[in-house]
Amino acid sequence: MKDKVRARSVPFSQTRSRHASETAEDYVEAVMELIEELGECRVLDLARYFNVSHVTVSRIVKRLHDEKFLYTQPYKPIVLTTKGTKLAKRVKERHEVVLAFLIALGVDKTNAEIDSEGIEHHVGAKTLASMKRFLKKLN
Amino acid sequence: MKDKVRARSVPFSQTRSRHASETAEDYVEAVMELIEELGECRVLDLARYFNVSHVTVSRIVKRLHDEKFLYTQPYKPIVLTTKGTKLAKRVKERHEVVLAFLIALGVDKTNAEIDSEGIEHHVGAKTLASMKRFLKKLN
DNA sequence: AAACAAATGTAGCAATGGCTACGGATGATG
DNA sequence: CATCATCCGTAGCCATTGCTACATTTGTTT
Repeated sequence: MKDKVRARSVPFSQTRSRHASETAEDYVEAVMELIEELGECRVLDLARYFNVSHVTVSRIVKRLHDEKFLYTQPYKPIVLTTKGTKLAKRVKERHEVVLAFLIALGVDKTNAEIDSEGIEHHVGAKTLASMKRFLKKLN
Repeated sequence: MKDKVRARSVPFSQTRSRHASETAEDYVEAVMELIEELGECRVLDLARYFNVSHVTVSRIVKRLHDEKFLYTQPYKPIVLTTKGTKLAKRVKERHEVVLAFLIALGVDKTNAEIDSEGIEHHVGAKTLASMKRFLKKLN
């Protein structure tokens, strides 16, 4: 009895940093979308978007500024850096693929939207390619 | 300019509690698996399984004990409660469906295992049903 | 029984992401 | 230009999940 059991494929060691990355992805995507829809992106726009307080947004924006995903000055609108824009585009495209995939799979729009927002962060390159192949075959 | 933008389908308000639920799901599933494979489940078994320190495990186990997912006594093995067993079975079944689904979709086993572990927590009932339908159609 | 190794617990720190309360900055309006 | 509402920053709290370092318990091995 009591053999070793091998560890999971995805080590949980980096749970915290994984969550931080997901936050970065969500925020740059939101900033891009809000700039498109409103012309600019403010702390309060993000707070409304995510249903959190402006304080939470402001702290996260500060971190993403330090990590050079976006650029902010006090009381000024938020803009994406080149790095942030690249990430946002990648995230947005992946999000659209996942959403379209779930709908093509037969999930109703409401549930597809809900689930895709959670799922998208965990879809690797290979899985994304398979989803695209699936979508292409339908046309 | 500056119309309100509607909030996301999934409010991010409950990010913390969502993460806590995912932890519960991961832990009860691991406890069940470790008991099956080793005969019992210890703090250190979970630490090895998740690649975290025993301290992290011990604190989380304490919380899950408080929430009645499992039962522990100091220096004793961990066992699942009825509530914990029910959750573990549901999680395990969902995990197996998601993994089989990704493989059926054409994702290689390695990547399917990695992605399914992240995706599973965000697969709702409707999406899970669609995945099952997809798998059934292949046979 | 003593001694030692392994398992577990406790103390205390950091990062992240929630919050309220409060105060300062900005911009619109009288 | 003064006022006021809105926006945003800071202070400071909590919970979760990482960690190291150290203490204690348990069980094995002389």
